[in-house]
Amino acid sequence: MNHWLMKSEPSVFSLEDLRRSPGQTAPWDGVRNYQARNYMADMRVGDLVLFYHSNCPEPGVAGTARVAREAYPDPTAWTPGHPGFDPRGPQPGPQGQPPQSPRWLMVDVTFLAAFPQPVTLAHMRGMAELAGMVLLRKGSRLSVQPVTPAQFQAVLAQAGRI
DNA sequence: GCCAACGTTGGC
DNA sequence: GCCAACGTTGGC
Repeated sequence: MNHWLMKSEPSVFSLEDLRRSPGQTAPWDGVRNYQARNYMADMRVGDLVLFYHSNCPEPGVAGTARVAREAYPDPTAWTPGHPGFDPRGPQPGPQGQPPQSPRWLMVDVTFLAAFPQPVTLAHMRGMAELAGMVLLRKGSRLSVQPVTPAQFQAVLAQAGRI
């Protein structure tokens, strides 16, 4: 089983929004970066996810989620008016079926747990176990990234300690 | 609001 | 293939 970190701006889609979704499950749409897409293609049902809140007053990991469905076409790519609309990408077929080789993919994730307090980015920077974590690398802005089992466990342990 | 870092685009 | 211009991300 693999471990991941996925970023979302809480003003757009927060961990609480995921918890309140039908079946506490929602598609992770809107990813428009090839490397992030490729990581999503590697995800398997049951993989564990650190749900990270970005671009907010206190950036950090808010809780955890689990991959509930493996990569499938992201329909927002051919939804005119959607922020993720990609007019250059493959468009759906005449009956509206997804394109044969869609450019953008999404997975479904299910809410697992909300931490009592988020494990903040500032705190994570001080955790020795997280040295080398993709999130903490200078200039890193990948919205979907791999996390080692040890890094995942370290964040969980820290969340339990707060 | 600022700005560094990064990714993409498009001319050549 | 190079690279300047531009747009986006995201912390601060």
